[in-house]
Amino acid sequence: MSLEMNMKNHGYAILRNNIENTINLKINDEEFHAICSKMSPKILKKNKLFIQEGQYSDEVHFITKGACYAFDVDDKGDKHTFQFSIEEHWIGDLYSFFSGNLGIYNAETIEDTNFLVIKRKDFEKLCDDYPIFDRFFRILIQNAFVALQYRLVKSQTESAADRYKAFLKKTPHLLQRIPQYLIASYLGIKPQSLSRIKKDVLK
Amino acid sequence: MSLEMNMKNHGYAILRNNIENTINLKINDEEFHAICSKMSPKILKKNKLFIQEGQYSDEVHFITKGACYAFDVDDKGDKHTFQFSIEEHWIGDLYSFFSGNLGIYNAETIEDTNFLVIKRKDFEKLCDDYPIFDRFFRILIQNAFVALQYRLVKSQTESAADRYKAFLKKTPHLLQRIPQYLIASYLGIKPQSLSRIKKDVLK
DNA sequence: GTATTTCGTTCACATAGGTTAAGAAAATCG
DNA sequence: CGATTTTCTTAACCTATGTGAACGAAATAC
Repeated sequence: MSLEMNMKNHGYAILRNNIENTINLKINDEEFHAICSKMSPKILKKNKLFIQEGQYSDEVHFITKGACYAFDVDDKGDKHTFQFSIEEHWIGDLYSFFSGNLGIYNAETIEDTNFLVIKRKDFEKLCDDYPIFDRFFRILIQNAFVALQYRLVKSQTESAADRYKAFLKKTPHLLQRIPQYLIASYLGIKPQSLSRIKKDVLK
Repeated sequence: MSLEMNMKNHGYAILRNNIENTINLKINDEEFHAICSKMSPKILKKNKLFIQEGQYSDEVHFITKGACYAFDVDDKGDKHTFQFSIEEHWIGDLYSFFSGNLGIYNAETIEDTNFLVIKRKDFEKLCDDYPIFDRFFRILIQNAFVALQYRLVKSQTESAADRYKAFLKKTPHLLQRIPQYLIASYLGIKPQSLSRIKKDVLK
């Protein structure tokens, strides 16, 4: 199947939007083709583990449809979710991806999910050949950094109940798509505690 | 004072090292002069608040000597430290810096501190004119992102005692320079709790 | 160098969230 | 569709950390 054919499906247009919205600038067709030629489609069913701790993670995933979550497993075997990602967002074990070391995180689909993935080598080549992608990934990760820092601060300053209310307010659409026990895990509490909190919030 | 004079003092050489180590590449003199011409020295005594919540924060600081910390103040007036920065590191309210909105964080010196600061406008101009700085800031913030994500995960999976031990192991040099109550705040606990933990760790 | 403020420690008590267990509700499977 | 598994809720009890207060030690100011 030709690249042209490929681009009709698989959500390459969504990718172009994501890039242009992020850098607040149109990219030209050469640049667009350059990145498309390096990103391959991947389709996974619900509940598939696609990033695994202890394995090299040399690609990052752009979601064109579906939902997934990234998590860490602690010594007791408990999962701790630190990211939800849906269409038009990126997900990966960036520690492994950028450092080249063995991965430390896991990620799994929550729904049937379509991705476009890029390998580290291709990512680096792309940035070398087209500075616009250094720009794009700089801004992408700047935004991610700012959001993450905000979460870290709030996880230290707010009660679990307040974090839950903030989650409801900020991402109500995720409530429909994500099981409660993962939301609890994302908030840093146990499912039983989230149940308790929800009961209190109603009062 | 000429730029040449300026560069002899104020730690511009430290900045060049920081850039070259980060991108793993030498920059040429033109590029170096370009960034130097946009970064101004700033010198502050100990215990000076230099970033303030509610004010626009349109510059980021590179530390050439000294130490500072960034913090949030919660509804009860309690400070929550989320970053320590010493020489050869950057500090700023990146939320305000990148978004142009009013700042949400604070930062204060812990020691007499020397900075080089760059304004957002100059930062943007620099990245437009020299793609190498898109590259530099991309990698700088990539590294910061990965470290921050690790901290977020650990803050959810580890006990305060384990976080303290990890802090000791990873940054023993900070123990000498930073008061205990700030370390407690960084670990997400109260000074009294850190005292208790230290006593237990000895056993 | 003394006075004053800030910092670190200890303790007794309070509380948010964890733990364990059980049952109800919902989703998935055959 | 009914059977099975997974998810959500409730409740009783437990534990890590917070709270408030007191005191000595250290740092800072005068």
